[in-house]
Amino acid sequence: MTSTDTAAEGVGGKPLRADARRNREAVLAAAAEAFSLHGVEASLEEIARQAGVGIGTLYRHFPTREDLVLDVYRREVERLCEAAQELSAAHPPDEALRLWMERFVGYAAAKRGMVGLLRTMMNDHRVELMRDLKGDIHVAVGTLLDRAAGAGQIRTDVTSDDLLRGLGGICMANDTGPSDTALRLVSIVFDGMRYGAAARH
Amino acid sequence: MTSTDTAAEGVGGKPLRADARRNREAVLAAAAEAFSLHGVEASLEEIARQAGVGIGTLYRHFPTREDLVLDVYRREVERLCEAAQELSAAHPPDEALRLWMERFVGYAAAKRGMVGLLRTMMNDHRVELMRDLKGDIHVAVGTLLDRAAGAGQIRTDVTSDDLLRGLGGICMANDTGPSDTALRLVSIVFDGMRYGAAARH
DNA sequence: AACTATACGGAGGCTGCCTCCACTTAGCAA
DNA sequence: TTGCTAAGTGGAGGCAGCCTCCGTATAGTT
Repeated sequence: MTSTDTAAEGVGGKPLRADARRNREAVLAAAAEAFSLHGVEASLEEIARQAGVGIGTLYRHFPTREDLVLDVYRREVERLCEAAQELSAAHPPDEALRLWMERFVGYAAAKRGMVGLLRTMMNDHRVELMRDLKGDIHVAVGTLLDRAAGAGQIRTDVTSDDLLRGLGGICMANDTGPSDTALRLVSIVFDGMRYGAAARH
Repeated sequence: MTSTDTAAEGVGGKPLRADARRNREAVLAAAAEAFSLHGVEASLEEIARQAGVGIGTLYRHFPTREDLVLDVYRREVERLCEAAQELSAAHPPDEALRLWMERFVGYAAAKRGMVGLLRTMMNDHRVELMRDLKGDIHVAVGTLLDRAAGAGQIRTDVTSDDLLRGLGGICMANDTGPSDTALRLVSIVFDGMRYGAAARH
């Protein structure tokens, strides 16, 4: 009941009417562009205007701004999860982890607003609405961490939550700044995890 | 000329009229409370109301929201800078650095909005307006880093900008979340810096 | 007491958020 | 095809916040 308006696409619930699906797609496209241009605070009325629908329609499909942001970036997050698997298959554990961290940061740097999403994912009070997405990325990160920890390459007390918060923080701090700093911060965090594996104090 | 309206207190420019100073103080007090309660996005009109002044007066003293935020937190940042000196005098370099990092994070956690300030300080386009503040904290952090690097306790290629971005990121990621994660992240970053000192790859 | 630079404050114009409901239409059944 | 109706639309309207402008008030001076 909580997710009737949000989750109905072609998947679980009742299939959307043709025009509804068209409008939803148009809004998502307009939102993706607006968020890239102006960040997640872009005007919803402007998005509706760009999409050629009424503001009411936008709200029908996405009751809150967060719902909209979430759907816009869902695909992008899924792609990050896939990347984790691919890297894990193609590289030794520690390298896979590091590469993924760098990709995450680089990716988020290109997409203003990703950051806000992450924050939402970490802290939010409305967790039910996005447990899938949250779960997916935690599984992906957890796998990377487990493999590296299992190989004795990083310390064992780092959770996927830690890492995501850390990466999220790096991205936030550099959202509009120079991106080489982000890479150096990644390197520091990564070394910090390695340090714990070799010698604890 | 750029800072006439902002910086005029009792310091450089022409002294404020008595009523003006009173009002400015009232606005600052109301803003400090509002920012703590509702974050930096608190309503300016509400702040003016709480301060017992008109909205016009608020805008006369603080032409933009950022000006207000900046003045509210200036003292707090200055206190952090002082802490850096005290810690540096009372502890060995690496310990001083770590303690300061932890204090920074804990402090920011208590003050929602500090984070927004930091972001501003790092990225802003209006740098002139706050060069002093920015300079102060960079000097403080730089000193901590230099001493620890000079003692061979951390890697030498970390700049004060890196560290501030890193800490800012940690704070942002944890602005509303559990605070023990922030401490663990600090520990990771700190170890990352130490790792660089011991063995570079 | 008179004067004036300085400061006050809030009305008003604007934009964005969100709700509500009278109208339209896709999809179906006869 | 034709109707029917559940599903969907869209924008007016109420509200709140942002910021500007300018007529009014007063601190400090002469």
